[in-house]
Amino acid sequence: MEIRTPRRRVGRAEREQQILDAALAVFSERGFQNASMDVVAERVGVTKPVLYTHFGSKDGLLIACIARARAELLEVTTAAAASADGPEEMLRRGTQAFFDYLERQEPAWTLLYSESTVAGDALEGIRAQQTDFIAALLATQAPEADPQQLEGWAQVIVGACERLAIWRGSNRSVTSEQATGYLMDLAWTGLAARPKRSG
Amino acid sequence: MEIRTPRRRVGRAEREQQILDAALAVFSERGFQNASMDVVAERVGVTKPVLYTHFGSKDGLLIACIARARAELLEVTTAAAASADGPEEMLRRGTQAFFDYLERQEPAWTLLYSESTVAGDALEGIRAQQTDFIAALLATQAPEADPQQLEGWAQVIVGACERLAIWRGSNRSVTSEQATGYLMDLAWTGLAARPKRSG
DNA sequence: GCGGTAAGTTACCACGAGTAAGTTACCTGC
DNA sequence: GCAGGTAACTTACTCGTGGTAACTTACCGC
Repeated sequence: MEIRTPRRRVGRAEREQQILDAALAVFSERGFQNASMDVVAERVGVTKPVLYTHFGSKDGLLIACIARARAELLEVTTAAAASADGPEEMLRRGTQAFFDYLERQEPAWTLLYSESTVAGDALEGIRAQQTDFIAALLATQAPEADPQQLEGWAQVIVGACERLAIWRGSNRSVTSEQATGYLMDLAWTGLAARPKRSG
Repeated sequence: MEIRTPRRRVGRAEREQQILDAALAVFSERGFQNASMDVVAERVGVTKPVLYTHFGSKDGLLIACIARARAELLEVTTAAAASADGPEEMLRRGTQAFFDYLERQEPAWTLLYSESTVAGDALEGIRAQQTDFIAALLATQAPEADPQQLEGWAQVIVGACERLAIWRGSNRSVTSEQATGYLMDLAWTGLAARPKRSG
């Protein structure tokens, strides 16, 4: 007594959007590694090979999800920066737009940035170690700052160092002294202290 | 005519170090995902279940690899900072020690930081987008800076923003305005501009 | 030599990524 | 309104790899 709904066929573009929506949801909920293609397919209401004809591989599907958001992010931040007239205000508004965009687009971005791989989780422990240490160090320079502010600054420094380290990995001409210098230029000196030509 | 080397048995602690060494090498070479437990086992000269009796799971093995390096990193950076007397010099020497340590410990850390997951690779594209944009923005504030310096600063800002975004994900009381403020405090104002109580 | 135990092996299962080959809904021309 | 072509879709598989149960053997103390 099986009632089989007559298979509904759907155009290529429409199906792709359905799949991307489902993939984003499933990947966010369970993490990319723990999510199976069958589950994504089931949520769309099709079978697995459909996903492969559209996106080639599981990796391809994730990349497509990210690509869809990438253009948006750039647009949002550049638009915000363009609405200001000086560099300080451009940096501030661009940064603000970045955080606001991520907030609106949850949980898509929490998936991407928290990157729940094992290495990522383990690294998180190292980061905590480093931020604690740096926050304590900063407290001696800015005793009036409240704890959240100190931790925020420490996060800035740890994130900056990590990124500089990766950058150096693919850019061997940058010495460790230079990397340290770039960090100090911003964190310690600040860009405002730079003489501006057209000021 | 099979000459079978009589199986050599080895103490637990010694075997663990052998496995960690092999795992670190294999994971670095092929990436964690693409490395199979069988390959690690083969390099040690044992079979797979041995790895499981020692480390429980593939994830556990990676975590153990990272844990071994983590203590070292903290020790190295704290020692460097302790050798200085003022906050500026502490921050500088600690940062420098961090970069130097990563350099010495290649390729263990390139594995961890470059994290060759698909999402990581895709995110790299977004980061490039953002650093290009920010470097161009900074060029208006510091026209005398050379391109590498501009890119270094942009890397600092992108890394800082990314980390702040993740931090906010697990710390919902931090508003996007506050996060923006912390970034601006360091990148623009600089810590040096802060009045220091015990100056 | 003679057990006992820890170190190690063989042989397997489960599950998920990816695919080959077959099926069916929809469209187009007559 | 009916052939028949094609793109959408499914069934039914393979293969690789993480993980495990059950068995075997080297080494140590006596």
